[in-house]
Amino acid sequence: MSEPIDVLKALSDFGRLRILKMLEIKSLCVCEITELLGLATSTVSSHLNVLKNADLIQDEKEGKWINYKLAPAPPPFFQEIWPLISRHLDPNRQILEDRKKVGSVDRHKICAAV
Amino acid sequence: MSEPIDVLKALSDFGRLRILKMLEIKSLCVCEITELLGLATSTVSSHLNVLKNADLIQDEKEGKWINYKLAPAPPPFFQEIWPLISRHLDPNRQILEDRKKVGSVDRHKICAAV
DNA sequence: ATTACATTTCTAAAATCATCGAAATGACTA
DNA sequence: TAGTCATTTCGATGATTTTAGAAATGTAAT
Repeated sequence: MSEPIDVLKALSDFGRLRILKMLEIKSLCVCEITELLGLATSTVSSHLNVLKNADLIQDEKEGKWINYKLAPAPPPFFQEIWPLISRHLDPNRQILEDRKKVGSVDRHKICAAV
Repeated sequence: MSEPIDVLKALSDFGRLRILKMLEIKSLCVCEITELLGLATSTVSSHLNVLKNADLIQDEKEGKWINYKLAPAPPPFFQEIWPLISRHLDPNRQILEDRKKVGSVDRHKICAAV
């Protein structure tokens, strides 16, 4: 079970905060998150692994894709602090931009787009 | 002014969390914190600098010593999340041990003790 | 003023972390 | 069964961070 310090470490990277904020809006597959974040797929996979090990997110298979979503029952510590953190992230320019894009992202268009 | 991510980064090291929890009890000089943490003086000084740059603590000269204490007016983001974090740290073994020791620490005995 | 001592700064090492590309894995589909 | 494609794992690199010792700084007391 994750200690507060583990959760705080998971939250100490802005890319991971962006992921959590995206997942607040809707579940996303790895290639969608990759596209939105502008990082390599393997990097995103690594970040997702950190968040998953801290019990903050969950994965769920859907055909060819693996959808990630916020954990329905994250550690109590996270449950308490996340709403506050989330609210303070809202005005951030990057977060606002992410939010705008995440609504219209379509995995069929961006994945395997060569 | 410090962004949420800066505060979260400052809070992502357990030694720094220990320092903040100690300062909740009382102001301490660097050599006292050094003794309690069991790290090199220069390392502690570096951690204190991180906390100070995030506007979480303040220093105050007192004769030969420099006392550190929690900032009276830290960033609003920190003001909101710290009470929750603090409470979740309370049961931690190391934090409990620190608390026990911090009450009886005496700078005249531990500093320059050769 | 010289000494003593708390603290910071400097320098360097070791460790951790973010990142990427390539290879491996796993699942659907034709 | 082959092939396609999403994802993860592997291996490597550069950046950042934690750490410590030595030198520098600043202050107080003798």
